[in-house]
Amino acid sequence: MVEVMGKNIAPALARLKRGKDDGRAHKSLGPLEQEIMNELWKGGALSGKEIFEGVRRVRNIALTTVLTVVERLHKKGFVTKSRSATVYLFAPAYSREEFARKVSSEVLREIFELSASGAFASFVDAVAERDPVELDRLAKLIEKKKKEMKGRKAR
Amino acid sequence: MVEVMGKNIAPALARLKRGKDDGRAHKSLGPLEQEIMNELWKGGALSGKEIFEGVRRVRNIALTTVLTVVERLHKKGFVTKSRSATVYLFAPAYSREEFARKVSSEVLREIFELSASGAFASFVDAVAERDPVELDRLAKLIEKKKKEMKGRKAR
DNA sequence: AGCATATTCTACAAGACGTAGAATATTAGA
DNA sequence: TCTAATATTCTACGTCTTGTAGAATATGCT
Repeated sequence: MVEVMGKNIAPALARLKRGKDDGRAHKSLGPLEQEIMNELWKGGALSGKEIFEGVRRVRNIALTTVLTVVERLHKKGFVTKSRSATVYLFAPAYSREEFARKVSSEVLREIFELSASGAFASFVDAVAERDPVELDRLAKLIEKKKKEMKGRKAR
Repeated sequence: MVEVMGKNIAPALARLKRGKDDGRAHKSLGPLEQEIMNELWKGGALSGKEIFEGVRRVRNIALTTVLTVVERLHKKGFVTKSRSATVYLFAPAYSREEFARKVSSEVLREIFELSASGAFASFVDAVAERDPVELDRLAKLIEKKKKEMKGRKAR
């Protein structure tokens, strides 16, 4: 075992080698983090207390808990923090859509690597299950992308 | 704060309320777990030692580490464990494709909920980036699914 | 100065993963 | 059968992430 002064540093080493990103690119948020993001996407720029009040409507929670998590979200770069006259205001750093794109692009890359065909099937299923009409939207999106790619190739 | 005999049980409670699934449906595996699954998908039914040898080719690691993780994978239901004459044999409980479908269906549901349009865009981008030809395969899959859905509706 | 409100600090619990030695069980050979 | 080698399980730690929140501190206003 790799030891330094009696301490097992193998885990840290492994993490370092993997480049600190941990190999996984989850980035997906926990439930509370998600709730808070939702508040922000609903409300725009909110004070910590306002976020707290929003979340509290749904679940019993302490103000400081919310503040802590908002702060973490800020440190992770998902939430901006700015001073107003008297309090700090927090706002989403990305729109819902942007965020979804960010998160999914990482996750999808992972899944594709595993098995593209499996991912495709799953995706189409999930879409259809949600709302069959969406299949059309998706099909159109693909057409558009195909043209886009052709254009690029020709250039 | 919710306290019982001086102990803070709020976290556990919250987890319980969320139904132990943690709200998130990660299920996605860590790097070592992933490597091990890959060995198994490559090799079929392998003994612990064989898995170990495969993984060791890539990274320095102890036998017991591999065994521990394989065991965990087994407990999670991703790996089967059966006795041969002298040793236990481990094998993937799901094919790569099945596994990819399982993982992605959960992840996708999550992402869709966040923003379907964002997810769509991201998906199509990811596919195109990987291999533009795949766009056709995907388009075909959608067509097939649409027909399938129509059939169901008419019935 | 002093109170109220806002913000930060500090800490803990639990779970997931990686890590691996110690202990135990099992098997094959002397 | 006894024993050395091999296989398997047990136990345990470190670190990170997330939820949780009280304590401490800072800040604004009267």
